[in-house]
Amino acid sequence: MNAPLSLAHLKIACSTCNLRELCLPVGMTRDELETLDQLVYTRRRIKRGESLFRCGDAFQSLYAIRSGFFKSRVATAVGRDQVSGFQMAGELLGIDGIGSDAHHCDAVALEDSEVCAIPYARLEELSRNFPPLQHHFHKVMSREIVRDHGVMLLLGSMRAEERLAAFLLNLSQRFTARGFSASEFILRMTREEIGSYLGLKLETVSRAFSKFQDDGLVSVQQKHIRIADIAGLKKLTGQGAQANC
Amino acid sequence: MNAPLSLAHLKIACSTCNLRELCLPVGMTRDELETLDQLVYTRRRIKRGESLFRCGDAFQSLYAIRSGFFKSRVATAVGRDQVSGFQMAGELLGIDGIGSDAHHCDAVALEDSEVCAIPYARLEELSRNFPPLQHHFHKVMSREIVRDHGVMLLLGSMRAEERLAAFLLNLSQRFTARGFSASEFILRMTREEIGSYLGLKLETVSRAFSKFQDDGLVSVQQKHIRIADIAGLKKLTGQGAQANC
DNA sequence: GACCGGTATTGATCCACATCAAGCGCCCTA
DNA sequence: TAGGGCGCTTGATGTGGATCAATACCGGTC
Repeated sequence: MNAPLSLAHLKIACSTCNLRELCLPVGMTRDELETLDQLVYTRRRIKRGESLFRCGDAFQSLYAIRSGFFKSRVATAVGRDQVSGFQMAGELLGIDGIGSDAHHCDAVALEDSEVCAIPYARLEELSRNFPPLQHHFHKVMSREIVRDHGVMLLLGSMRAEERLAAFLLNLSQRFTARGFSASEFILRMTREEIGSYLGLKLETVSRAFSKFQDDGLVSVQQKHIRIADIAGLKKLTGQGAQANC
Repeated sequence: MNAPLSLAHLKIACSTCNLRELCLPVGMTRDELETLDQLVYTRRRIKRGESLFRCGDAFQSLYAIRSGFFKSRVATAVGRDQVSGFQMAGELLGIDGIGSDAHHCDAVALEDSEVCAIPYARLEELSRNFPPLQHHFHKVMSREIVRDHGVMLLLGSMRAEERLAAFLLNLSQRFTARGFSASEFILRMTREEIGSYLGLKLETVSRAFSKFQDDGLVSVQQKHIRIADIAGLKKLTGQGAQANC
């Protein structure tokens, strides 16, 4: 385990990456983008089931997902663990490591994936000379905090079906932002992983899916999901999966 | 409500603040501290029950708590809301606002409090010229994310008594860091606020307190808490309130 | 010192979800 | 194409915490 993963020095450039509207380069001009090209110079492929990093690993880099799908998993001593998030293309992994120079969660690929490694020291350096990058990076971290608060709200005050509805709507919205269908997609994670993320048991997740199907909200065939009634799902969550003010 | 709060231009200096070992200046040299003094030039007093900022307010500043005690509260449309954290002296409020230039939670004083306002634009500017500040600020944000993951773990997988034990241990540890007793303190929040934070009802919190008292772990008199058996509480949480790896 | 509203405790009952258990279906590999 | 295993579904039963309700306590005010 923990075998070194394939490491490639490829021609890499944020300026030509088709994820630049989702990733760190968001909102930057063409000139600014060329500055960013200095930031990333390694890509790494992670096979399904392998870890990008593990809890306790020394923190060196952030990782921008170029393709694929990850879960993050936190754990305590006694073997209790929990999925703390699912990450898809354009999202950043590893921020948890900055605070103590070591990672505080595992990042596991749920399908064959590719990431851009962003040496963290380089990011700090570059962002000192490049305010748009600095500002955007701060925004990314702040949004992560807001997102976590949303999950805390979900875990602390929603019932099982509300949680699953909020989860599906969140996925739908993120797929949409990536140009995929809002209503039809393949789940990359198991019922157990969904349950872990939502604070539920896999049986409860499965039952909630069946209930949604009976109610005509979604059609479910294993990992294939088709949302038939987005408005209905939204109503279930009380319109408020995300904190809104 | 929302009346303008007392605003004072006082002589303010991080370099002479007795919270400098807990707050943004952590780990800086004397010279570096004097640079930081440029950052903060207003203090603000908040009376118990008043808000420092509210969900939706424009984001301008971060706030370092000089004295007092706050809760942060997130809300959804339908009147569902939840305490997302309790903050004490030396901790930073308002980070949630960076991502969208508006605050995503309310910050409410649980006792008469005083904060240092840190204009955010100034912080970005100063941190560009002052790497230790930049790095430390990133650490603060990263640790907030790690902390939130710990709360998610608590909400998703711990039972009522485990949650309360973890909560008490966390408070105890933070009081200790501030030079107060680890085993004896006054709760600033109600049972309902504790319950909201922990995803429990106030009755459940009350019952758990009574159970701890019966078991000789703590003695409870309303808001006055004395922890009699820290090790016992730790054992309850499985040693692992915090993710550890 | 008596009153009053917000806060806390405690008991009785209920219910959403966990747990236990059985069987099925899909995918992977040989 | 057959077999095996993992993931999923579904049913029966158990339980931790929610809910409903009554009472007690404390801090503030007159």
